[in-house]
Amino acid sequence: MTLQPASASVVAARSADAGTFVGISAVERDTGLSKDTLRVWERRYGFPQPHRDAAGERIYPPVQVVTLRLIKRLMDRGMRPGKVIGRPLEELLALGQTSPKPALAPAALFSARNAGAASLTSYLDLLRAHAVEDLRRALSQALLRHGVADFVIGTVAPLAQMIGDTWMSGRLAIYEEHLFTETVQSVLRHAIAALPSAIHTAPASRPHVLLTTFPDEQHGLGLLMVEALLTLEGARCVSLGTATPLDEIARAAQSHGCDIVALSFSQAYPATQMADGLRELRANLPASTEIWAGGAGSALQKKPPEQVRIIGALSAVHAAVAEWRTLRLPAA
Amino acid sequence: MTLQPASASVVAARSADAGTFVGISAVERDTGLSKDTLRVWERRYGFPQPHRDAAGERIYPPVQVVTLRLIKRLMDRGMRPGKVIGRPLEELLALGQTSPKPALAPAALFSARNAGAASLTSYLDLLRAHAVEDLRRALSQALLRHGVADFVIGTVAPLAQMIGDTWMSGRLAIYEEHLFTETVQSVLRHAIAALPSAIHTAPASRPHVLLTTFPDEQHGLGLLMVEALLTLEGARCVSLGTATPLDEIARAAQSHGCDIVALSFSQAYPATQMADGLRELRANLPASTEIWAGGAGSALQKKPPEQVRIIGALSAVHAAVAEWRTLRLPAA
DNA sequence: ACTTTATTATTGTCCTAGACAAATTAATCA
DNA sequence: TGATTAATTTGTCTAGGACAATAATAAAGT
Repeated sequence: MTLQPASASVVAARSADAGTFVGISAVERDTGLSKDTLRVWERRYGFPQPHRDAAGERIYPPVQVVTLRLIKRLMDRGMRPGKVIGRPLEELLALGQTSPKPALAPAALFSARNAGAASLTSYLDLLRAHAVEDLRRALSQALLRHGVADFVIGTVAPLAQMIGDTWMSGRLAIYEEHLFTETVQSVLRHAIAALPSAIHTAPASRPHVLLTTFPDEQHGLGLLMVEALLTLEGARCVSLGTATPLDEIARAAQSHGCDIVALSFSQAYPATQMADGLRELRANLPASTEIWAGGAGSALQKKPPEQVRIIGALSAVHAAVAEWRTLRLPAA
Repeated sequence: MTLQPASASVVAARSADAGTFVGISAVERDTGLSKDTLRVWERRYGFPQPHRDAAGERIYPPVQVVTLRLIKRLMDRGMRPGKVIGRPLEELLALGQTSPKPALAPAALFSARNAGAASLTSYLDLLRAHAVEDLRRALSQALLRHGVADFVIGTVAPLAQMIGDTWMSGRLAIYEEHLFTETVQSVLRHAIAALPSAIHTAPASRPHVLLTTFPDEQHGLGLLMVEALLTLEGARCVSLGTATPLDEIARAAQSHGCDIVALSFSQAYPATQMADGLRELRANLPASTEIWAGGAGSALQKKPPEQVRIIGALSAVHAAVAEWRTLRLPAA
């Protein structure tokens, strides 16, 4: 695909470095919207409206790509395409400011354990200043000060939410988000490793938990948070990382003799895939193996699938483990 | 998409649990082959040959999906579709055994520092036995015994290669590969964190290195290995993790004032995307910022793009850093 | 007033089959 | 032997129609 400089007749697109038009394939990769969707939107809503190269193939101006990215993010939050496509960029940015749905994991839930919203923004400031080392140090200190549970529930989780919001409103670069994820991941992994190995924990280091995400789900931060909390509770965790095929999750759970399969879903995860996947997984697992699903996934709010436990918030992990032990473990 | 039980007239497909036909979307996800490619292969080579559901949509028997996965892996190694599509499954497995191209990073390169091929298989055995804790312990011990550099170059790298080969030949489950990745990642991150913070290292903690991968490249292990080696050399590393958009890589490098942008490519990464991406990145970075590219990516073997340094093997990192310092740092 | 159920609107995915550009291999020439 | 050119292979793109799945709205029942 040959890139073509902007012709003189081109409308706007001069905000960024014009001249760099991108093909449909690159747009799919950068926005997460499938080629089919991009074409059908163009047909139905008149946006995006790419130019054509010499071969008649679509080439998108950077502005449109940015707008599409934003729209995608808005849709992950529950907006409908018909309502947002076509609006000017400023309006979309404004929509991003206000959380459309009344905050899936209400901030109030955290406030008790939260080290204070003010300090959250101070982490954000460090990130914006690209003071990675300082950020890492600040997070490590918070971890030591509040302990693993409060650190995860009161700092990391709301911080992740805030980062997402800030990105939405265009006040944070993608690479800064990456930087944040890497740093937090590093701190969390360190914390998990430092926790007393569950093997030596009574009683019998149960439950055994398998952690992973569904295919197409690349967000591993939620998984790491849960792993930290579970390990803290004395559970023995085995993580497969992100994006494990469904049948493989079942196989892994079986051969490890796991008591629980814990799954994490990000906001963006499509409701259908989640429901279908959970059903299929449930069918391939013995009844003695529980399935726990959690995360920011909007689909979790709705109808909880059969025989699957929805962990509504990170703070519910403690109770869930306690309950499992009473029910499943013979009184010691 | 409604799943439909296999009709009585269905040919084979009874090897696995028949009755579980998958839609084209799921096949794309599980094999990494685009819907377009799947359809055109069917048209041209007569394989795959999915059945149709009531709505006339393609539904693939599990055997065909497995075969497709295998074919994809073979193609990542340089095989051409026309040569492999249509061959029976056994033949494909046999092809997987022999490394088609003379081993991109020849084993001989490692032998000097390698702790012995025999011990490598012992790690593999631990993995197969699902003794995750033991595996982690064994790896940590190897790290302590040989030091970071020899551990990474002599153990982790060839082990990753071996895991890939074993997976290819069908003797390793996908989830076992995930398990391996997670475990190694944990050990490596721990090692990096334990290294003396580069900030206090002479001279001036240079070079400053930004690490990441291109979009669509999810393999982060190579990145972690390089980060370990670089940190060991006293460089200051900032990692963005995997899959960063090109323009964001450039922005990040600028605002961090990086001396080097280090990129990692896995075998599967398409040569075109790599070449184009490197060119584009080069154009968006000041000449004073070097680009280093490395990994198992087959495209790296060929024509090195302009003004991009190819790191042919992990063992070359040391020399590369030394050379950079002589050239770029004013004699102290 | 508030679920529950039917209807309508919206939206994403899938289809066909042809065209063509990019990458690779083969062939030709210096 | 090494560089150019030609032939082949292969993946991506296009078109618009069809339709299934989802969400929103209206209607009917507690």
